[in-house]
Amino acid sequence: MTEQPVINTQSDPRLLAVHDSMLDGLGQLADYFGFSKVTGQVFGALLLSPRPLCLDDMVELLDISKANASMTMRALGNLGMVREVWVRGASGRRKYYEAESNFWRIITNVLKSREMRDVERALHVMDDNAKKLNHAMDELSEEERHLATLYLERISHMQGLFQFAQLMIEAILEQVHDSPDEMPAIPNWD
Amino acid sequence: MTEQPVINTQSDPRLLAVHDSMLDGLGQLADYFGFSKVTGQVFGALLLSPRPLCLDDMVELLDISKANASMTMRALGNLGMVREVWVRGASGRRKYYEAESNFWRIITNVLKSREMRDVERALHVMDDNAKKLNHAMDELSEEERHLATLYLERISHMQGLFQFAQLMIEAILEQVHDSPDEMPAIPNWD
DNA sequence: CAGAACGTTCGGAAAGTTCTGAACGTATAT
DNA sequence: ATATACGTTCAGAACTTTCCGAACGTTCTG
Repeated sequence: MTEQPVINTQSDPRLLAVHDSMLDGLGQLADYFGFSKVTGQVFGALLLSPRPLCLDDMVELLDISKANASMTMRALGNLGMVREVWVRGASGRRKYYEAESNFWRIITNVLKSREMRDVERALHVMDDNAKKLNHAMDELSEEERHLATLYLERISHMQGLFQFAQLMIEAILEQVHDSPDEMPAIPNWD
Repeated sequence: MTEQPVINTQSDPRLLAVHDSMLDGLGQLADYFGFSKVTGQVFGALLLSPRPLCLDDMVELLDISKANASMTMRALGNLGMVREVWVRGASGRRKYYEAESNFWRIITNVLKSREMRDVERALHVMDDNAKKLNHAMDELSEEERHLATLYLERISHMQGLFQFAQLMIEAILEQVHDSPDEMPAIPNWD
């Protein structure tokens, strides 16, 4: 079967330049957010493609191995950043993907699955340690009791920070949740 | 000169456990945020220390090389997460550090110097590319014009996302700025 | 049923990051 | 002045992450 053109070395160099610039930017961004660079590039390729892409498309487009493409797609899938789509006429079991176009859903997924969990874990650790300190307090020497008190102070200080972070994340999630299809409103904190 | 005790193998094992657990948690957190693990550990050590620490203290406390300690301190200094303090009686040019205890200032620094800049750079790239596309539009073939139009659509869609991120960061900064010494209020987005 | 078409997994290669020990420079103390 | 104490820099060691090619298993096609 014949395939629609995506973009290739025959395309207008200006289009190509924009295409590559976007993929590069998304690559750096992904890197910055703790994903691999190709993760961002693949997402970009899907985003700028007029049709769904299969693994071999990405191999050709980004000059990566099929193994890499496969692993990356799974990662993106788990993040809810791409979806598998069915393409009519596409033979057999070839999988085609497109970028999840609802960015707000992506934000929700990522914030929920990553940032939220980490903040919660941190809070749990601090809570745990504070409990342990309070428990041990009576049995400590004078000097150690001073140290323990200092720890409690600093830990509780830090807990404030993380509770704040938690509130921020929750607020953003709520905000995004309320306007799932368009640009959320400007926040007003008062 | 004699030094105040910080914490060591002679200390109560429960104190030691809490100390190490906190450092471990901060290490992971730092890692997650794109800093090295020791960056977080060093900050933790300062945070839980009853007195300012010098490089050699950290070498002993964290079992790292002095070179590593030196580099890490500079990094933390640039982030505004530690400050150099003068210690009376401390010989000559030995440098002592303590953790910046105003976490809200730290947030401000990090958000401003990192997240903000990246979001702005991303927006700039997209803006740039959109301009290029509009410029080239007339001279493209029919088919390429379709592609360019698709690009413009998707890019503008993505710009919405980043503008949102920018607004969030600004809102958080403002929020923190208004309450520099305590827990900021719970946000209300309506 | 044989062969091609695909996606996935795995061991190890390549690239990138973090850490160290040694050399160095400069300030302090004797 | 000389020696010591201290922080910094640098080349490469150690470790981590990312990536690839090859082998494999499964589904389709003829």
